[in-house]
Amino acid sequence: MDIALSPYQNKSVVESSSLPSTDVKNIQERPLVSGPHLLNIRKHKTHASRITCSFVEHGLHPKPKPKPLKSGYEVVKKEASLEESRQMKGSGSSSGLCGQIEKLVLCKRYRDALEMFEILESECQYDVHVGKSTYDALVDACISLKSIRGVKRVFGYMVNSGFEPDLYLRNRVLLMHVKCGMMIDARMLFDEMPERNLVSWNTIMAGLVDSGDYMDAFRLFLSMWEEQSEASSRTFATMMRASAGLEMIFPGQQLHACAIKMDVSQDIFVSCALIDMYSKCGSITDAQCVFDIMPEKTTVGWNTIIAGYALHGYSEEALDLYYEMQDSGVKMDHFTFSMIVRICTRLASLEHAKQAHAGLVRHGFGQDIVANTALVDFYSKWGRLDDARNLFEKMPLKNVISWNALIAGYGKHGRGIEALELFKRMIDERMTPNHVTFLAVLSACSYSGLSDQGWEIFESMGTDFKVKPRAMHYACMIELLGREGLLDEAFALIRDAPFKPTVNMWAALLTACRVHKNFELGKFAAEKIYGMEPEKLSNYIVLLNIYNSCGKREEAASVFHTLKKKGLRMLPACTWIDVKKQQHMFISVDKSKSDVQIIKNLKKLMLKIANHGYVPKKNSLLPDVDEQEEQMSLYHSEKLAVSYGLMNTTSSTQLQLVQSHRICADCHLAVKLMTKATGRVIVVRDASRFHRFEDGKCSCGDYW
DNA sequence: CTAGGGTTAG
Repeated sequence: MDIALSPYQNKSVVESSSLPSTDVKNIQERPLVSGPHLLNIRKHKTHASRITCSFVEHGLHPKPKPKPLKSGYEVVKKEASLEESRQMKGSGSSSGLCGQIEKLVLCKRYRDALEMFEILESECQYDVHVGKSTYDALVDACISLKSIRGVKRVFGYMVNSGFEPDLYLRNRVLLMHVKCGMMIDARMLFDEMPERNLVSWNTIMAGLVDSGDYMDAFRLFLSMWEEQSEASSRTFATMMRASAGLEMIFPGQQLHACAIKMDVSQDIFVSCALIDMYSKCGSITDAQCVFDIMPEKTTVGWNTIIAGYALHGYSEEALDLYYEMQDSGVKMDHFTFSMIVRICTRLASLEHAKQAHAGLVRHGFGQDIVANTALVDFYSKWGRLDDARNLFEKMPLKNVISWNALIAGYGKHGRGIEALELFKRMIDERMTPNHVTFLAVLSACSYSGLSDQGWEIFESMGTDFKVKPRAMHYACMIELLGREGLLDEAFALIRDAPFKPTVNMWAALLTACRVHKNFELGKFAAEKIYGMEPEKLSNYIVLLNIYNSCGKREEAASVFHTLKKKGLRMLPACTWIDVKKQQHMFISVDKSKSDVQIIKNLKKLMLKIANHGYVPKKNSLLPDVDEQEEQMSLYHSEKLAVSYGLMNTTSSTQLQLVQSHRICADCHLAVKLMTKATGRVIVVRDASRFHRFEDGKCSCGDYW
């Protein structure tokens, strides 16, 4: 394949919005507010520097793979002589059995079909002649059931009875292995095929992509290209997924160019794969281009572009597209609703989420496990644990992810006992926990101060559950120790970890140092983090503040200098809140432009909480934000947002805030007391965790 | 002649 020009000019990714200069703005046109600094949006890697030339130079040489690895498959084929098996045409009932199997498959009774096949297999030692149409049906049965056992038996029978499948059936058998995830066997089958066509290639490549072996898929694609220079729209759809999986835009662009040359780029599947590839490779503008020129915008097309925007953190745009999709009259499916719920989770938008929930039920996807899990996640993240629980209990099917979402919800909101109870119930119901489950359980223990239980589980996870503790689990345990002020022990855990400590682990230690005011160790941790993530703005700020706090002027100056040199600029802290289905954004700068009403209301609130014992809190000695903000903390975006929210909602409404930065100590105290004074519930998602404020208390236990 | 492809949740 030649190096081709990019089919589109490689425009820069949608620019992040410049923030409006007024403090308060009712956002009619939704700005690009949810940038990557907000929630833990997956950050796409820039491979641009590494990808400069053609496939071959990237080690993607077409390499024929030799070696059958496993016995049983290279085998016997020839041993059972053909004539022998042919003449045993099996006593009349055989054709009856085969016919029945085919009929069962037609009625989608795959289990029964396989059972009947096993009867046939066990009763007559490969005597019965099983024909092509029966094998064809059995392939369907195995694929639908993903039955590895079935695949082995069906294929075994074929080999042992000496049946010689034609190309069509070989492709089907190959597919059967691929779909059941038996890639080693599939690869062997493919390598040993006496003859192959495009279908064979496409099948094996799709299998490799499914199992994440993107490089192998590319190698195969290249050997195919060399061998017969052939490809179809299906090939491109598959290989586009490989590029997406590798997050490498360059091969994707070349494939796109090829697809255009071969006039298949407008194919509906290729278009969708292209949209997905471009967005996963970091170019949402290219994805949008492909979407715009799609001849027919299908449900999947819409879903894919919406997912693309959401992936980049452009949640508002994604939501807008969803409403456009609604207007366009295209059918929405369970993919659509699942994504929208997830987007609402990031936007903290209860109203939109409720609508999506309703739409889900109305459109008949009320049973869908993915969408329901997304809803459980939504409700539990935003502190509506009863809603989450009810929905969860009504789900006809639950998987690990559903359990994890609910457990994490209880944990995040400081209800560790219930989280542990759920975990126990999960085990009782024979659901196998995975590493995410333990993350949820351990952080629940940490948040609720259940340190004994936490340790017990941490130690049992490797032995009893065969889940090896990862860095994040260590980070949880460091936080657990940190809460108790056991800084040396926390540090020891980092030092003795069986792998290289990660940023998260150091960050947990740093938090502990900040809360317990241990500068020396804090400085050490901050320097480590700074060294590991030199591009991240917040790390400079933290380090700067630490140096200032312990009087290390020179070091502080040097950090400041680097900061300037790199041209990193501080963004103003902002908070978003949903009021009456509208998103509002507040920024902590420029008090002169603040809305008078909001400030007046805020001052009233501050007086009110003074009666509840509010004393302005100096931000801790190692704050995240610049010192100069200290006297301005009345105008912090979170206070403005709360004030606005309280003014404009009824007294039973729960407020939900999202903010770009970690909540400051003064705001934390103020909001706590405001919930006491007003009887409201306020949930804040800050840069590091959730805070559920109710009746003068916060679920974080004043540790964050 | 038949077969192979695209998008969701923690």
